[in-house]
Amino acid sequence: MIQPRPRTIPEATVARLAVYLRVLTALADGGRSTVASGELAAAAGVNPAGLRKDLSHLGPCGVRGVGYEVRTLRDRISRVLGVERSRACVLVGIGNLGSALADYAGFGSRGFEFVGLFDAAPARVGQRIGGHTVRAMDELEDVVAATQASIGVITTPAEVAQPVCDRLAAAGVRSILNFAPVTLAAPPGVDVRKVDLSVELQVLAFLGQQRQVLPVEEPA
Amino acid sequence: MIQPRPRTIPEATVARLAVYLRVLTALADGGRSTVASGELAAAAGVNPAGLRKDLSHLGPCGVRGVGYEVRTLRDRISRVLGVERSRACVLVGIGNLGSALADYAGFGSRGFEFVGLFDAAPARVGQRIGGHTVRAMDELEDVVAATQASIGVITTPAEVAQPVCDRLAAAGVRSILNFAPVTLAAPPGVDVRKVDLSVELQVLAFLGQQRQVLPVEEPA
DNA sequence: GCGACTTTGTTCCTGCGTTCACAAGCGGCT
DNA sequence: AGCCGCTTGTGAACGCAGGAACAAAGTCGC
Repeated sequence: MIQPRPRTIPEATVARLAVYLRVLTALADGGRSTVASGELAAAAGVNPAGLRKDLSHLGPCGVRGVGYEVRTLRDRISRVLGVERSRACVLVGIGNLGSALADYAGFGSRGFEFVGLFDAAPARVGQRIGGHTVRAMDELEDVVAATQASIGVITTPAEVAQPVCDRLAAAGVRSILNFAPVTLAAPPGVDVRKVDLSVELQVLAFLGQQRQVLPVEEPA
Repeated sequence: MIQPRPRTIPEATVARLAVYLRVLTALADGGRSTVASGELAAAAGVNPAGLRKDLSHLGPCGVRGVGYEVRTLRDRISRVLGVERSRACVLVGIGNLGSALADYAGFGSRGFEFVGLFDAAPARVGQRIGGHTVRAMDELEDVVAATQASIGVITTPAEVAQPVCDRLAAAGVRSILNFAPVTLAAPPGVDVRKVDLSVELQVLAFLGQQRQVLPVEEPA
């Protein structure tokens, strides 16, 4: 009875909860009131039993024989994921990818707000992208301190990603999303999550090539 | 002796092999001749034992007491991942993200070549991005057939991602990388891999929030 | 030539994630 | 009111990935 709901939610489950949240939001906007695990799982592309187990980490939130109430479940997941309050993010490296992220509407609607865009190239400083003005790197520490930004996104070239990471961590950023194709080292207490687009493509290519060798994987 | 090297390589291992390949390429460019598993693992951010296990899927390729020959290992991984021959890719949806990907130099150096950029907006058709010209959606099937493109990348809005996926699959594309925030359904024989930037940010935010509740996780 | 050191490749084991299957509970119908 | 069908939530088993420890093997120094 000390911890009826253990605080630890598996990372894989958290990732899927974010997907469920998007589907539920779409259902709610469509006027849907309840949904069963089977339908929700199909829309999210997962196994129904796994979905129920994921949701069980939030405590009982469904009605047997009926399903889940769409808006209630949506709000519950929002609260657990912490989407309720907006989170301040800074973005370093306003190249093509950085500009795309700064201008991506999907972040704002999920509680992420960019409070600072930074680039080392003087030519880029002053440009307006996605409603914000690109600032010089000098201002990085001040903006992080003033806005209490807890999340940093790195879209710089690989060569400067590590020093940028160091500066972000030193300035007080606790979570970093890295798009540069290097493995970053961060001090303890700072989470680094990496997204490597080339790796995704290479895995995809390998699976396709492998499937070409083993024509079909479903006998009988 | 039927299969001294079982054809199946775990997907997680494939993803790491791509990372090793990048590190090895950098080492080779730096003139390095051999490298030990410990150093390579540190550069890739993984456990040395795990790295050796990953490499064991390729058969013995190191020298005990010395380490791995950089160029030999690089070439071996390249061959396994199929980076040797260039792969034709088409990209649908030339918005901010699509433009960034089309212009990203990291793909070309890893054996991926965009042979067609497509967008539904007439205003975008004809623009030149990353050395290619944006084409109208009408030409999609013809280009896929002519270039034998096996990989498709979707960076369209969520609403049109599914029909685009259907058209790509029907045209003969076997592997699809989806950046739209929806779960795509594809016919059997077509692999779909999803990259959801919002989900990455939400997982990062949740981990940060969770760490705030449980201050430290390392006693003693 | 021989011993000792270094590093690989493998094996065992632990823990996690996923899936299947079933009991419990709730609404609707008669 | 009682029964039936539907759906949730959970317990158990399976498979897989990750980590540590150990034996084999090759090189360097003497």
